[in-house]
Amino acid sequence: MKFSETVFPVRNYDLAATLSSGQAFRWREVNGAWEGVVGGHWVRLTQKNEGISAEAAERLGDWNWLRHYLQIDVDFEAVLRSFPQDDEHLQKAVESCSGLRLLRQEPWECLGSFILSSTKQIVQIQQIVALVCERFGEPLKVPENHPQVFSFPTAQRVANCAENELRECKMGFRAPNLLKTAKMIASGEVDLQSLYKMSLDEARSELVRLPGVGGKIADCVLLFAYGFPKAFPIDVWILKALRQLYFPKRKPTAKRLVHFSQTHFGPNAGYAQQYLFHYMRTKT
DNA sequence: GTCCAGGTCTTCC
DNA sequence: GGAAGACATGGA
Repeated sequence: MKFSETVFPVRNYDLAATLSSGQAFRWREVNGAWEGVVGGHWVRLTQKNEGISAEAAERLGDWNWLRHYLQIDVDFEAVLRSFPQDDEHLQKAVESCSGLRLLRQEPWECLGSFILSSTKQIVQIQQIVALVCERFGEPLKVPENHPQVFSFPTAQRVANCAENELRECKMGFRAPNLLKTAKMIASGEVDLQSLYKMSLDEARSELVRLPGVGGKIADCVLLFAYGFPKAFPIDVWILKALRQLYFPKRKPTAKRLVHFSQTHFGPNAGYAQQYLFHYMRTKT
């Protein structure tokens, strides 16, 4: 048999919301299942009563890489309990989508994707990332009669591209940023592995050295790839949420909002951020 | 046609 | 320090 599958018995996990909530950009819904790429493997995930089922196109004995990516073993109830219980806005956001989770992505792919995200809608980011993978990624094993799927190209591969090749992937003015960043990663000028053992502030200051990476994109990578639970990306949606819900009268400065995000939401502020983001985008 | 999108960087006051 | 403008592209 050249096909493997497993089931992660997990409760309170909303696969669709999690995979389509703008953390990762390579998941596609196909006939009720979700197809994507994790750790160089093509994967198909399906929400079942007993949990999440996973299929791969290769023979695999170990699923820990996917278990880690999906954060199956996180104490999710503890995360929800850590939220400020008297915050009715946040509680409402949680109720509206209580199985929304955070993924744990590979840093370079997350970083590269979010460099491409600035002032783009999520659907367009997905299109750009898909083009980048098709043109510069490596072909992966897929099921028979399944369309070809490619890996997200390494920093080395992107660093070897010409800027106009990248622009052909519709990324516009983001092309030089992705290219320069890829070169800094490939040359070792910035070592993404080293960020795992840094503090949140140290890791952020390292990321913002990269062209096209400011505070918001750095926080996305710190939250979605490195798992810093207090990283709190403030984008246009979160800005709107914080202003409307928490500061309806005053017009707080950006600095004030950052301080609020770090003090009000507790040790898992990043999760709270994802709930508010999803809530603002999906409510009528 | 106009507005805006999971921003960042530069310029100018 | 904070407020504008530029930057490509395409969906709403």
